[in-house]
Amino acid sequence: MNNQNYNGIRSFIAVSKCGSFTLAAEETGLSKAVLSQQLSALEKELEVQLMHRTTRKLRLTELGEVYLAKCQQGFKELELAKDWVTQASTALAGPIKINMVGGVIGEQMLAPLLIQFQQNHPEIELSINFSSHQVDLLASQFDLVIRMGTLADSSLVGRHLINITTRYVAAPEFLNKHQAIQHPQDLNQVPLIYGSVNKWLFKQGKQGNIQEQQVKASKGLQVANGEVMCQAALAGLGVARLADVYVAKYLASGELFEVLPQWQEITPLTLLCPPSQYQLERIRVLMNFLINNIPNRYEQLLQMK
Amino acid sequence: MNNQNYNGIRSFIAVSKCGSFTLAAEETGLSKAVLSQQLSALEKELEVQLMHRTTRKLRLTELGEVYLAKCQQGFKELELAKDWVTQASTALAGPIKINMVGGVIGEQMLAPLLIQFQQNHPEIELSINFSSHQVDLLASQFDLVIRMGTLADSSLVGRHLINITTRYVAAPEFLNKHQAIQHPQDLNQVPLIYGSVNKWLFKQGKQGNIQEQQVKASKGLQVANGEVMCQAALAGLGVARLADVYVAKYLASGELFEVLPQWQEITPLTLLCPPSQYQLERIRVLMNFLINNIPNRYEQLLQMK
DNA sequence: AATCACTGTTTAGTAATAGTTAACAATAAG
DNA sequence: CTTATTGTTAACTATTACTAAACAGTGATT
Repeated sequence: MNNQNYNGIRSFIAVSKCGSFTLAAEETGLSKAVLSQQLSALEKELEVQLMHRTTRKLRLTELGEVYLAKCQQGFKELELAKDWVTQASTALAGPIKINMVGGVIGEQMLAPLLIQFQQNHPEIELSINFSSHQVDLLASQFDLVIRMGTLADSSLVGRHLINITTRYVAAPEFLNKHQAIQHPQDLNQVPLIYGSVNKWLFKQGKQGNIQEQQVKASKGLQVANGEVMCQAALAGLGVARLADVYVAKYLASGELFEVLPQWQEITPLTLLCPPSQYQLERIRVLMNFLINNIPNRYEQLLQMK
Repeated sequence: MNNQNYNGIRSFIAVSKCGSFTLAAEETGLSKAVLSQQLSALEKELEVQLMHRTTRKLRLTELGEVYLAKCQQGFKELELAKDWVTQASTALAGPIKINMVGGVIGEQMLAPLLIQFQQNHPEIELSINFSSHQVDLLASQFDLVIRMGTLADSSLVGRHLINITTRYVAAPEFLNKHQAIQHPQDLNQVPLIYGSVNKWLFKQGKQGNIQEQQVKASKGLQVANGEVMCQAALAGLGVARLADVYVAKYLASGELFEVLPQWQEITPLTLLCPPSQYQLERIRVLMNFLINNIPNRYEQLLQMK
């Protein structure tokens, strides 16, 4: 990959096409002087005469004829490369890899929207992965990641989608059997239903005056699945810590009741993408689609019976 | 044929190959700063992210991957074009078109040398044309022209090959029948054998003191062929004006005698080529071959019996 | 968890070259 | 022979390619 006199070659091509320096100068918007200089420089580099020239007539040498064709070929490839890139970057087509949280959020809230998006843009090839753990967007090949909570990873650009309220719920039968729960520490006395996190951190108050309480779950049922936790709570097995999307309809129907409502936790749902200065159009479109539709979809889910 | 950021593309290719800016900097001999700048500039122009980069890891985007391949292809073509040119210009192969004088000079002196040259370089494709009139080397496609006399055409570069002596000769029988010829004007009294030129111009003396004599041939035989003129002279038809290559052996054997030896004319044989600053190697080689061998060949011809 | 070595980026300044204008030389046409 | 037009040259300017050094993240080491 050696240095080449690209300007010289361009001048050569232009002059050859036009058959005259003066015409080529008009065509390219350059002065005829520079065309002459650059062509001379090219010939000097190649140590070859590419054109015979009088003040009136130009004629390519045999070498020039072939060299011209080959160079035009090369430049055409480069031009096609550029065209391809701009086309590919602006087209609503091609692959988008998404990694997102599972559970009701992923399956009930996000997936239907993505399916709809895929239907709207059949040229786009959506591929969806579920996982909750941290993903290195640079190392892995995901274009978008949707996560619960505010992520520490600074190499990602995050956009807030919605706030999800985490509630503490129990069945009325259960509440009748136990003492009223009025403080987080009261949870130490009753069976709990918990998922992957067994340390429940309670925060309350504005910044500067934050009360913290911690409860370590041990008694009760551990099951890493929101749906099953929900079923367990409905069966009166204990107090469960669940996002409102799981429990909204049961709270509405009275099948579950909320305890410690003043200790509700608010967790943001965040859309993350690699810090690309130049985003592909298809990804930009999907991001906007998600940002515009997820809030409504969230409301729908909460009101679903 | 739009402007493209060739340096940007080159930097992109180099960094992609090396997998690191620092390595690519060493490889290319540029500073890593300029690689970074140029790649950024390229991305800005394309409005596309070609590479994801951390301080530790580089990874091509999907777009970058394809763009890289396409650009490499394009550059490869350009490189091949250059390689082809240098190869073609230095190789002893390819066509050489020659236009040269006919007659004994062309057929007996030059042609055998050219045949020998063609045998020495079978990859070269020699093509030979005979003619005496002026040829525009630029308009026609001749690489070399061999002509008698010093040509006025300034657009050609001439190299002196040999001096050919033109003599006035007659058979001894003829000379016995006529008065002694001691001055050009004496030729008006005897039959002459002449070719295409029927005005014989005689010059004598150094510059500044030149004597000129002109004789217009009319009586005698006109035949535009040196060989036939020679035969006519041998048959005693008259005084012929012939290059020494035609008559040398007859002068040696006494079959012909020279008249007016002090009025001998010396005509240079000249090798002409287009004013190419960069000569193809094969043409340079042929020119040297001719320049080196024609004098010997000329001597050979003169001594031939 | 803090340091360290290394990476890519930024900035400011310099060297190189791509570019222009105007005068010039050469050629074909009137 | 003159004229109009072409390609080349020369002197100069604007642009850009490039460098060096300070900077700021990142990942491994301890």
